[in-house]
Amino acid sequence: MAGSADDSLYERIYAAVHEVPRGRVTTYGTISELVTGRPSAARTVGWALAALDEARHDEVPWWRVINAKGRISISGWPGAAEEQRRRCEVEGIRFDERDRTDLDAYGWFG
DNA sequence: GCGTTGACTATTG
DNA sequence: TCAATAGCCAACG
Repeated sequence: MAGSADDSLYERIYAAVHEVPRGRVTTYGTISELVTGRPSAARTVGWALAALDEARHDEVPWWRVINAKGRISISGWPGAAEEQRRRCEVEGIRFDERDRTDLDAYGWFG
């Protein structure tokens, strides 16, 4: 139903991220394409996740969203990158010596 | 309505 | 592989 706040770009992004299964990771471009229909709006996805509230941080699996290089690229909250890596490891995601994940193995595509 | 900023991506060297 | 540059989209003042 149109007119609801759930139709906001924010909610759409949060819903798309919530669709990512546990133990899997996705890229900003994938979420962008699922929400806006354009992989070029990946920056908008990162901006939306940066606007996540404390409550959303515990509800939306933002830690499963990484860049296309399979690497964490966070600059919103100090220590977020470290926390994201820790949460991913808890779900079974392994990071190499370069803090990179294998999108070919953990990558998720809608 | 314009310019700036940002948790991006692809290309080039 | 890393660094720098260009392109892209949405929100903010």
